[in-house]
Amino acid sequence: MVKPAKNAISPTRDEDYPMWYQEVVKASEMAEKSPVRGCMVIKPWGYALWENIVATMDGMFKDTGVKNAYFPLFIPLSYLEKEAEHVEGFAKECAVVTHHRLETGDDGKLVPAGKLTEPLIVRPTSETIIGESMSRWTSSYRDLPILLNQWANVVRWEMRTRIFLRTSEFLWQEGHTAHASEAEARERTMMMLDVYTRFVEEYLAMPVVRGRKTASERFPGAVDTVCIEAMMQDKKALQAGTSHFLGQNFARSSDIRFQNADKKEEFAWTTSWGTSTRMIGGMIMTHADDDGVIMPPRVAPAHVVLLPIFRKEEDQRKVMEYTRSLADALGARTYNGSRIRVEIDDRDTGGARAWDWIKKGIPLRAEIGPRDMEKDCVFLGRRDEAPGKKVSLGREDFISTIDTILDDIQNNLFNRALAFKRANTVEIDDTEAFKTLFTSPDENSIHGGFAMAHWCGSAECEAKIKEDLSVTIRCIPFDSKTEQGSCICCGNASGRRVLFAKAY
RNA sequence: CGGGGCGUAGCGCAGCCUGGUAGCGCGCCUGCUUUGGGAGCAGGAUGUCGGAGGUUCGAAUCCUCUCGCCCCGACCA
Repeated sequence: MVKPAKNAISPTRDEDYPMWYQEVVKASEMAEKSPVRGCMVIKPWGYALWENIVATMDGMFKDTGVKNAYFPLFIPLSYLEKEAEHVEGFAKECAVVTHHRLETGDDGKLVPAGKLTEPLIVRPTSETIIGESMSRWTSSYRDLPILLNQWANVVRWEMRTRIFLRTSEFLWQEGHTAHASEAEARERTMMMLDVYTRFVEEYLAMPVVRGRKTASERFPGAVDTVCIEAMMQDKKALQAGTSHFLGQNFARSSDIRFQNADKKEEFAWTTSWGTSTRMIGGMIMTHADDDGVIMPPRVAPAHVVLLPIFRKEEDQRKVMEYTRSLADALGARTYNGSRIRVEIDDRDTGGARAWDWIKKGIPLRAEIGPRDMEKDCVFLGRRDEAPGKKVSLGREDFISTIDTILDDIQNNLFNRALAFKRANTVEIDDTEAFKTLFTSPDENSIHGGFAMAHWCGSAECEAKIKEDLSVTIRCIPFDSKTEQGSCICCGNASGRRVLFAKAY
């Protein structure tokens, strides 16, 4: 009757974490690999999640005065060349369009023809092409600030891809702003990091560390990069969003100038900031368990699935009627500002049906059978609890408290993740202990964590640690207290701890 | 781009060493019986054995070349 396998996902996290992740994604039906190298197909269940993410973040951006626009997918090669560090950062991973036509060759195969005079690159990010527009739109300080965002796809030809975490093409938003003063641009950089923090913590239920990147980890061409870093269940760090203060670097290269109130000409101060479908990978690796994905209720494609159960033919109609009426009642309720999203699954597949929804990570499963109907109850299971744990709940109670239950799940997920992050964040002063933490006892075992350790500030020490242990400085946390210590690498004086971790 | 592994049905795999009609499990389709946590029985469909060339009477199997994928590294706002 019952399969011996305890968990829906094999291998488990402990057995093989990378493989577990791939299986979780597959079993959830969120996305799959496409025939195109390094690219993914986002399936309806995954795309609905993305749409919820987009809708929420988009509203948050607009609340800060940002407006949406759209710029071309193709960028003239010469644009990328304008900013020296920027070219260097992206040149190695660009898809390049060199032709605009196909012809049939002698062997009957299609061959590119019609060579472009100037190659086009597929945007890896849009600073340069948006900068071109901004330079034309800006002549007076009265034209500033310009506060833009675009939802788009970008392409970065990565050597090694992982679904959602790093794909050659991915969906994201990129915000680009131009300001008349440095202070205002810096303020915007932090403001957008605050938006990211709020979204990721309050919606994706992922606790983050906020901080500043070191020079070597900065966005190519940026003066300052700030970020949020989350801890995955294998204790590695995942950058969940970045916000860049670009100084006047891109304004110079794109010629974004304006005349100030004193009739003097100045270069504008710009920012850019982005989050991507990578957040979905982070969400999965933060909450999913050995039974599959767990969707935080606030972003879940559906909040609850109703599973009608009927033994006899004559029960079917009654149960289905009861189920539909319950669905209507639930759908009229709201949670966190949107209607309760209800699915009814009346497939006749026995227990497999419930497991499908567990693997998809739906927050609530409500079974409705003749026995429940008699008591006017549902048999309710929560995704943040064990699959077998279910409670009988009166229909009216269920309808009136579903928002509270969903909130409870949302909070529970965040608190669990926070506890995990705290349990695996350590202050380390001893070099040997630092090495031990980041050295795997055997090939595949989960190890490491967030190490708060002193760093002298030299790029040499940073590079040496990366070389020796594959550990990088994820950020210099804003909340790390100033204290005297000695560099974990060279022993020289340091005034502050930084966050070291292995990273995705 | 380096190291390792793998390409056989939708998915997961066996068969290869030792050449001889293409297999298994899951899924899928049909029917019946079932149904409160991954249902049972019976029947059925699905393959350029990644591709090209070679050896051979005969190649999934041996040889050569090639393409692709995965994992680990390197790289990676």
